Amino acid sequence: MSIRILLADDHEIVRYGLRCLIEEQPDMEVVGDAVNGRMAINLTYELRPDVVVMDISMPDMNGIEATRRIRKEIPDTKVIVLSMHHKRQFVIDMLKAGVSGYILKTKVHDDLIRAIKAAVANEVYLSSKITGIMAHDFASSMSISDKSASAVLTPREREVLQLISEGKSTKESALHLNVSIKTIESTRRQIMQKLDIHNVADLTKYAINEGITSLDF
Amino acid sequence: MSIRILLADDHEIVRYGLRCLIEEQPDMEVVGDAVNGRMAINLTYELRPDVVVMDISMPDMNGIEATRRIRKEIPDTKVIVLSMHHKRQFVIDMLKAGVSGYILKTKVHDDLIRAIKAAVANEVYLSSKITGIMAHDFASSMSISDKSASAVLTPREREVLQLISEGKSTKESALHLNVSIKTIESTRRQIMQKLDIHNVADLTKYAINEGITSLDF
DNA sequence: CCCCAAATACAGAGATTTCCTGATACACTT
DNA sequence: AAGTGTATCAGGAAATCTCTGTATTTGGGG
Repeated sequence: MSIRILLADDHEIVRYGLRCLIEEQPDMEVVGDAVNGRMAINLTYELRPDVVVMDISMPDMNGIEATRRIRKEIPDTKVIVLSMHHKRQFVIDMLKAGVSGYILKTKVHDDLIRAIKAAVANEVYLSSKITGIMAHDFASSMSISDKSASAVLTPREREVLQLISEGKSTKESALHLNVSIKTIESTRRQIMQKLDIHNVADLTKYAINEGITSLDF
Repeated sequence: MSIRILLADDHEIVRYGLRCLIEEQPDMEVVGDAVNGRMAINLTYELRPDVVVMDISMPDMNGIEATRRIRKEIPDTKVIVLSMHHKRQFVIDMLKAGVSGYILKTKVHDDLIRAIKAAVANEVYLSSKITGIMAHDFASSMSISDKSASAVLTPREREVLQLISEGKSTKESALHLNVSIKTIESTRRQIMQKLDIHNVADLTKYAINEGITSLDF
């Protein structure tokens, strides 16, 4: 039986490339495409793939949050992360979220198939570049300073923070999440209180530093 | 004779996807790969492709600068831009640099082949999403170059943008510059209009990209 | 099993900001 | 002298933010 794979990336061309790459393998098949984290979660529920190949930076809901939920709610499905960042905090967040692999976009060809095979075998695969970067961190201590958003903010708060830092207004965010404006307001208020930040500009910088949003707009 | 194409993108998986897509066409062939703008220029000199498919954001030298130089120095080679941005100013900059096509990464499949064919026929192809965004600019009887020239911020506007992107409120900014709140309001509106940005989050990202503020807070 | 703390969702009301149309003064160009 | 762009400010309506509370749910400890 072949390995069933779901792709999640907002760039169609990346999904296309991944699909080409994977379908060269006789024992693997792509069963679905998602363009953001929310869609990835829904399709994972629906299709129950063996592996999700997930981009980190996506609009609406990013890959970190989506990975967290998938690993929690559908633990049979493994997640492999596709990223262009090799920042330490990113990798740590993803490992905490329970990913089975971390691959850099600049070096997919060599790593993807191996990572998928490792994932279904319950192993963790990291790009060689990543392991080098992480090495001394593991040596020093396994628990890293937990003042990152993943530690302080709740999942819902991170979700709202991403929307805010992507330029969504309160109203747009409320519509997007199907809750009232008042709810978004109090969630944002909660975020600001927790972080001791009291304006959107600094909130955006925080989100960028935490990898919750990107510098693109 | 087949159309000879050079790919320029720092993500291997994107190049792979583009290559798959293009090689489905009988009359097109990929003659080379570049991982940044500088390499794209060198390979264009060496290989003399008919078309370069160029990503905008690449390390070392970005796609905008590389496009400018290729169009100037090797005008026989057409350039098609691959971007995830759909901001007006971005598109205008690229059109001024002489691109033959502007395609969004979220929608490559439908557009790429058509754009390549348009390029070799000396036509310009824009993603439908792009044309929609550009439409009202053309309708408002303002020429592109006029808008583009006015997009440069005045010193005062940059000063106000800095304050905003540093988290100052309208009132604080007014106090800081010893002017009325109304003045800050209209200056900010002027900034937002020029940049086609309509929220503080994206304004902050712009300011960071422009070096007007830092990521610290 | 119950209770508590945290997370999530929502409301009212006043303060603040945004959004729109104008308007004035000044410098610089043509 | 006329035109253009910059910088300044006003008024008023609409939207948002801020603050104070409250209800419901959920996930552990005791």
